[in-house]
Amino acid sequence: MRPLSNKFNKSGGFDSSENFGSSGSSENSGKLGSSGKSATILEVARLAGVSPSTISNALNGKKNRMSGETLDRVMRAVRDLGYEPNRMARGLKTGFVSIIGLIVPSVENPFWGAFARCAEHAAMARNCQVMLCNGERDIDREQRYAESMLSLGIRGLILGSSPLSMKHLGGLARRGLKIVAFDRAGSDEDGLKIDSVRVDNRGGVAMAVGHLLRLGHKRIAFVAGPINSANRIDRLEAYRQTLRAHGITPTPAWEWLEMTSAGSKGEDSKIGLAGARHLLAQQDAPTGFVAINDMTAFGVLAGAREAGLHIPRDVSVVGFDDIHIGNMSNPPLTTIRQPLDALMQAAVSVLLDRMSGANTGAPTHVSLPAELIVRGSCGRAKE
Amino acid sequence: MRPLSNKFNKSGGFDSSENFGSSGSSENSGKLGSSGKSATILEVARLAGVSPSTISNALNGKKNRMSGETLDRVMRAVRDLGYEPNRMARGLKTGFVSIIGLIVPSVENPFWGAFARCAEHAAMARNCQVMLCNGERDIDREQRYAESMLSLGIRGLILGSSPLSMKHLGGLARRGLKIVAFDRAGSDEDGLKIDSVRVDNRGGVAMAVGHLLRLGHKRIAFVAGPINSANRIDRLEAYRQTLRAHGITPTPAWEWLEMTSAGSKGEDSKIGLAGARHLLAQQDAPTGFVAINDMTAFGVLAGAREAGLHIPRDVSVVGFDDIHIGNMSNPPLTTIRQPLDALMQAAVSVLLDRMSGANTGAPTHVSLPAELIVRGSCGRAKE
DNA sequence: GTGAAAGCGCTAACAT
DNA sequence: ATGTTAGCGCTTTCAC
Repeated sequence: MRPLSNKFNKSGGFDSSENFGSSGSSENSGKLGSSGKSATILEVARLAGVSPSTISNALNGKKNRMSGETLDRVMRAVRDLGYEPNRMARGLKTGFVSIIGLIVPSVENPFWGAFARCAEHAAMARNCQVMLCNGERDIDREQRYAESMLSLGIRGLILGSSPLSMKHLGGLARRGLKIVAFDRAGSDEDGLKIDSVRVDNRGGVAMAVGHLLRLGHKRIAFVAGPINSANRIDRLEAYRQTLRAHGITPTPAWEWLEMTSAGSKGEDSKIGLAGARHLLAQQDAPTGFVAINDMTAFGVLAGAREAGLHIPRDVSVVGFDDIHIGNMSNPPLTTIRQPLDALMQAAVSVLLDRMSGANTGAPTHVSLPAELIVRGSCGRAKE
Repeated sequence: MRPLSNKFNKSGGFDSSENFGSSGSSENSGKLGSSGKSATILEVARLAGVSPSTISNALNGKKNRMSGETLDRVMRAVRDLGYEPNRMARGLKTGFVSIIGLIVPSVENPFWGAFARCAEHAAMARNCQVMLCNGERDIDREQRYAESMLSLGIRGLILGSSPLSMKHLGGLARRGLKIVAFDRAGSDEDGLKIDSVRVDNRGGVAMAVGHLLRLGHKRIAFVAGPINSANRIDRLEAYRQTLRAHGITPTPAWEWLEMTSAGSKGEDSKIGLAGARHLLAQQDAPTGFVAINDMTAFGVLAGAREAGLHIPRDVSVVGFDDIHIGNMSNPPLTTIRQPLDALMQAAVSVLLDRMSGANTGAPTHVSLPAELIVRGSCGRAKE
């Protein structure tokens, strides 16, 4: 019994019956003086002189169940009325709607904007829409959003950046919500089986540190703010490990893992700024900086400038993500690129396979390689 | 007959029955071995030993219709089962869900990220969620999204940046979708009555140009890319007008209104870069630049740097929007601030009043003043 | 104060 | 090849 599978086509997408992303429905807006409400399937059926089920069949890819002549009449009636199926009604009947949910930590960070755009592209190719929510790294919000999605008929969720534990989502998962984390999967506590898709965070950070090392930097800092996701643990550990592998002993004095201010609402660039201020105020301050992401890196850049330092002459900074404006900053940001397009395609694909029942096996874990993008924010160490 | 009004409370928000944004439902995830599906109202009713209508009443603010003892039993059953009403079913019955739609031109631009966050805040205060969509300034996409929302039971839409004509949305409006444009309202063509909420674009640009003028700049450019929204028309005209008011004749040689490349998918910062390259290559190149928004301004900054010019010594740039990273850039960006919080609060408020039927009058047009934020990207003209 | 019943618009099983 | 019917889970009269 796989109640959903019949709505999915073989390529794992939604049936085009949901007709989103399909061709030009742009001329049929509200013809026939349809002043008040939308047309229903019954009205279409009456106009076409057939039964509602025939309309339904025609619209749901079962066109072969009727004569071409009937199909024509149906399609014309649909067009004439500007009929658009009521997705609540459909969802109520079928148990799901063709929407996948997205929860990101902050829509204000352009990385998550790009994340959403890529997810939307990938989803649209499968006739599926996306509902974007702003979790703000708050477990309660995440849970409420997920709950709300489920009750809207949404059966798949991509979690942008997950807290350490996912157990607050256990109940949702048990009630049928499929989740893929854009992150290392949790510890499978509670028997929670969650798929994951992510960039190779450790590899990425190793590249970043390696780059700085090669440029002769000996004192390399890590600027992150709170370590509240598996991602961040990976990055922090990779930073320490790479240092050690090169005979350098990491020290807390080089790590900025604090909130900017009280309250959890530290904006990333502010965290970078605070981190740079703190780290650069020390004796023997670091000369190389690895930031947890590009927005934080911008903050570090600003902090260094504020201290009268020149980048990249005095200090070097490498970011993580490769958001677009990294190109435009002064200096342009050297960073670690996440292959976002490929990542989101994988995430959507894994998710849809779960939802369709095509994949019922053990959790899938995709990890794609990062890439070092050398621009202008790093230079040779002076000493 | 105002079929929606009964779901709205007097303050114009949704009834808390939709219990979103309300208090801690964070411990009730999936108790009682609820392995497969969510509980239905019928199961709750059975457990409480009452009828479904009583459950419904209890959950929809009609608590006074039953004895305190009954209410207790009901609430306990709800909690024990972790019951969450199915919003599709509710929506199907009532005709709407407590979600407002947002269509923005680009989720990758942090301004629209902030826009979404503010909208979400304002909406959540009214027990209402937000569905965010990426219109990419494509009329077809916008229309499809709006269509899709309507069929999901969404009855209110905030349109981030609207194309010149809104007539592609006429059909939707006629079918009951309430729309507020974050922009000057269209020309009311087709009798389309659309509310609007916006910053005073003309005033804002006048401040920007005025600031440059006061610093002694005589040749002031306007960098925008395509003028495809009412917003942009206003800003362009205000630029020309302010120049004229100061005895300077605007010339096309100072205006960059092109796409970066073929295709409509010019990223804003790229447009700024291309604009700066073009404008700075001229004889008697402009020394002051007004950008259509902050992202474009970053591109201008980059272009000027590329030309070996120093900011603000050689050229001055002012942006529009006041996105957060404007603070962190090098130099920090002088810009025109949009009062986003207030704007979105107004937008949500106007929209909800429309949806509830509290406002059935002529279109409301809110315009809030802009503010000049002086930072480091402008300096005195040399000559 | 509480319950029974109808029905929102759709799909899918089961006739024909 | 097409129609009939029975719900999906909820809210809402209308009875009691």
